[in-house]
Amino acid sequence: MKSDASLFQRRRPLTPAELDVIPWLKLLSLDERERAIEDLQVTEAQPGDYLCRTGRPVTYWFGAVDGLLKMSADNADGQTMTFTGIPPGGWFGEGTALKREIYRYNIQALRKSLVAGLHVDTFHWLLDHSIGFNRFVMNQLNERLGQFIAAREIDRMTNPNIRVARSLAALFNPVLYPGLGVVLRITQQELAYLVGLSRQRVNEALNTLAAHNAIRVEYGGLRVTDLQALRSHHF
DNA sequence: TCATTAAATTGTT
DNA sequence: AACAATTTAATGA
Repeated sequence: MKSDASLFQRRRPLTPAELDVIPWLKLLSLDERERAIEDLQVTEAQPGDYLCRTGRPVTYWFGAVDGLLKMSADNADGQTMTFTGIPPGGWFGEGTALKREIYRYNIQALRKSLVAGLHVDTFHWLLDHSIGFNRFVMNQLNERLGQFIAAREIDRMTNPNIRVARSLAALFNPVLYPGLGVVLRITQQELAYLVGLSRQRVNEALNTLAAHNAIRVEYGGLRVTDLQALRSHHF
């Protein structure tokens, strides 16, 4: 298993197309953006790779550029509890980066992913200089809080249909992940890992959701047609 | 560009 | 968990 240190050994600057996926860059002034881009690095994560683990000190603020990541924590029983998935445009670790603490959760790549990293020092520099950046981080923290509360409920749900529905709603959260459109490219296998169900059951649940016109199932992904229904509807 | 083949993903038992 | 059907991606003429 790779450490986050070795993961960032083969890193490189970002291409313009990759920079376009980073939502908070648009909120910065020219000189702030220049400094951020200069520090930004990307690296490729293979399925199963850990970007960070509980107990590790924070060196980078991470964001998904391409692929799909999973945020989870191990509870006392040794059981893994998944909080949320992180699609392209999603950033995480700001809570720990703020306090320069150690990670309280694991971030793992579900499929081959491109991960961008901003050094904590630059992260703090942006906090000290950019109002727009502060607004982004504040919004992010607020959304994350709501997500963690929701995750507790989702994990206790017995009905797989609702479980899948709520998890999808979390993935599509437009505030946390502004870079994402209405189409989510995620295989049913990946979704199964994310939600903690078998692929068969996820497949069944997705078809139920599709029957209620909340989503449309497509090859290699799905399209959300009614996000509100996913959040509230009882299937 | 099109046809053929391989790989990935879905649907079903 | 295994299988068949379907869709996409890759290859080469």
